[in-house]
Amino acid sequence: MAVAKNAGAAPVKKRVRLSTEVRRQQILDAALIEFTALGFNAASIAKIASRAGTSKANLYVHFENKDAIFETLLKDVLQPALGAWQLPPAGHGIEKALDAYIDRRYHDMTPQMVSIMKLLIAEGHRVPALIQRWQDETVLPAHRQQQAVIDSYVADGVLEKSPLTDNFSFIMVPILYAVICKIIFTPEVAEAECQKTKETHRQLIQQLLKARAGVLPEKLL
Amino acid sequence: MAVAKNAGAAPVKKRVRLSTEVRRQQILDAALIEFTALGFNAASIAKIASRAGTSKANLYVHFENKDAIFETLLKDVLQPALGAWQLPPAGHGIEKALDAYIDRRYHDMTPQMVSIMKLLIAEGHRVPALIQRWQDETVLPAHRQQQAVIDSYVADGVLEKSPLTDNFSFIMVPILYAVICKIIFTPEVAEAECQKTKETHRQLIQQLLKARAGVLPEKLL
Amino acid sequence: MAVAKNAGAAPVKKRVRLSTEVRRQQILDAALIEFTALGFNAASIAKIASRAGTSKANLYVHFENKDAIFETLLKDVLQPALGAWQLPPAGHGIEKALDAYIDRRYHDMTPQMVSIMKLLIAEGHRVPALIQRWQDETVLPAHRQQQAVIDSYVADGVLEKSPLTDNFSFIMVPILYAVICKIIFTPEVAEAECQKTKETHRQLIQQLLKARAGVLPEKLL
Amino acid sequence: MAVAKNAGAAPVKKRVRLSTEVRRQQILDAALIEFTALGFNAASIAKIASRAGTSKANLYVHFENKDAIFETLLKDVLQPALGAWQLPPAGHGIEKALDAYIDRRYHDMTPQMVSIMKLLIAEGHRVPALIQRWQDETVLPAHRQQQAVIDSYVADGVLEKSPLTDNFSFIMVPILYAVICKIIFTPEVAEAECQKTKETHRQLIQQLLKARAGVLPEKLL
DNA sequence: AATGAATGAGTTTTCATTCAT
DNA sequence: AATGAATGAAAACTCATTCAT
Repeated sequence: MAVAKNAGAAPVKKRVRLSTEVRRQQILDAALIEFTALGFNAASIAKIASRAGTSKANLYVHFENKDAIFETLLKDVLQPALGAWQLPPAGHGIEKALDAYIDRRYHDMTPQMVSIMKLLIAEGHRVPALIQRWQDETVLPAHRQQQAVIDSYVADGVLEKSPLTDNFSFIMVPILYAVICKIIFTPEVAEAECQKTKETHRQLIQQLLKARAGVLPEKLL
Repeated sequence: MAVAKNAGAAPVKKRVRLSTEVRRQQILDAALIEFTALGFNAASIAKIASRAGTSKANLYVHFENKDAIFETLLKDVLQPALGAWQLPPAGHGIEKALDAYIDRRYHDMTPQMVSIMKLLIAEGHRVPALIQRWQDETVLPAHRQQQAVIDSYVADGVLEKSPLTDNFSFIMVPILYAVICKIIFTPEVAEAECQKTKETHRQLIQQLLKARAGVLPEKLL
Repeated sequence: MAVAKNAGAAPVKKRVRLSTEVRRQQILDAALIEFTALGFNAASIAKIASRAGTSKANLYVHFENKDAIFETLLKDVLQPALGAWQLPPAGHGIEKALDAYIDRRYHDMTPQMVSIMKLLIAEGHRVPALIQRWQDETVLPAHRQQQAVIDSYVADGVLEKSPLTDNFSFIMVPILYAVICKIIFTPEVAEAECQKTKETHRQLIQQLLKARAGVLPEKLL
Repeated sequence: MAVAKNAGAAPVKKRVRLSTEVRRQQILDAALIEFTALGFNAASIAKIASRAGTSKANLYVHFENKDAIFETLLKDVLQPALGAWQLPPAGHGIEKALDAYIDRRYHDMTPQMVSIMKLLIAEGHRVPALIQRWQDETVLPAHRQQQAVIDSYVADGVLEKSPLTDNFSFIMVPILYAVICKIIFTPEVAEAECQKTKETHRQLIQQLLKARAGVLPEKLL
């Protein structure tokens, strides 16, 4: 009657003890997947824990509660998100430089990035303080910094002044449209819409951003 | 603490009996508010019922289940949403016409419309069939129809061919950006961003859409 | 009305932590009582939980759902039920052996056994697979095994061939009648009916089962 | 916009007004089907109403509540059930008479009768008064009356005294077994068990009931 | 740090029953 | 008599969180 305790070879869950940082990161990785796939409410602590290879109770050793996991996660992810809005250096022919820039931006639009955007839109309201800080300390400064560069080019006569140079962050707008398409439309339509948008985006930028000297300095894009 | 048992005047909950259509609409109205404010999961049947001034059980008299309410709601709201993407007739001076068009579009961006967009993005995945139908029977046809009009103008030499006339639905893109700003940013920043976007949008359209005769026919916008 | 907030002595519900096996068994015990008393539908999870001295939610830690509890319960109870249909060894005088056998059978007809029979009849349809396995792997084999023994006795000339030796499981039939009486009739009538049935049963068996040698081998009953 | 009220040909539910008795019987017929198929709890008022071709609310015009329907139903059905226990007249050759009797009894074991037995066992406890009356005024009197007839035959020397003539209702016992088999076993096994039981039953009765004169009076079976 | 067991507070859903017409 | 609309009460079930070890 007595059941042999794990007789023979059985998959006994070993109690693994990891350093705080490692475990935290595992939890956050798991949480990112679950949250982006299902949203905050539908993502369950149980699923996150099992994906992280630990127990529900252990999540509470490392985080105050579900909201804290979400917040930490979004905080982490919103930091490098800045990069997505920054202009990296580019080549020398202006047309090529712009094309390369556009390519890079649309290439960065990975499924993961799309998921995070969705999460931000759908659940951002849960972490208003975080959003505000992100907005005030990341998004707006990045806009300003970029705008300052553009302004200096215009002042230096490198670029012609135009509505677009006056509000340079506007240049990102079509990319957001593409992201939203990926979120709401079927994959085929989304893909088609993205291609069309990218092409129009490219052509319009080429038309709107005219460098006086015909060449943009490396720093621009 | 002791509640008088209906002493004197009787505030007894009278049972209100309404026609199916009226009650259904009340429920849908309540549901729209709750769903847009909280999302599908966080919105509760109890809250929707009380907002609709009826009982939980009565919701189930009028709808199969929570999903059915959501679906009905989105279906209803996605029908006239077509209008938001259609170009209504406009005046005669091209600059004025375009300005009026832009004004109208940004004016239509009511809080309710913003909420619905959020719902669509955040919860659209719940009703894939609905989304597909909306996409195939509303969004894409509207795009096509609009594009056909523009194409005819270009063919007739009324408008100059340009990247924007080649992909005319691109003209809506900044509006989506403004909507997303309203969803994720703080009201002040969102408002500022909208103003900037609108102005840039206006100027760029003015610049990009050049009518040969300097006048757009009434039918265009 | 005002409840003293745990004044003086503290009857705070201590959280009792038991091993899975113990708790599972407690739940099954409670469930058996509730199910047999009320039937599947009328038995409530809340009642079972409180009878088991735990919370509703904890039932769901140990069982998938209500059906799983029911199925586990019936599975457990249908295993030893085999015994009820098997013939245990007996003494040497044939009359005495048969009397002892009858006594034992009617003595085994405990209220609990009656409840389980009722459950089986009333709710067996919920677990068709289980019933089928019980029938195929327990009831029919037991019949066959018993029949084989009887057949060998007949072949060996120990017992005279008769309709009863041809279909020996028929011998249990009056016991089932007694059980059903206990389920549907009032206790007094049921008891009287059982007595009458038992006596008739005894006499008829004595009359029908005649051993050639006047003695049944120990193994028969 | 105004929806034409049942434009063209539509299946408008006509409000049918029937005499109380007719409607009552329709409800009872529907209820019998639902109750026997599902049991008391699982049978729903809504289903009964729709099967009866009327509305839920109308059931409450004709019956106090669900229990009343059940009780009325069982009362009706328990009346003629008496017949099942009565011995109808038979032919003259004793073997043939007994065979005919057995045939009739097993033939009467219709699916409907089986369902009602199940209902009686599973839900009889809901109507103890009814069961008691049925037991005291139908079952027991029928037993007694039958027994009296048998006793007179024994006294008259028509039948030999035996355990079976002493407790003649015992003769029905195997039939109950067959019914229970039909309830709990799979159809094939149930059928096989019934056949075996019937045959053994027949042979044993033939063996046990010996008429002195070799002929049973018409009144016996 | 880790976890299996436990639970309170909630959720959606069902259903017998009642009300207003 | 009949019924569509309405509802209170309860059901099963879920889940973030906590306790005991």
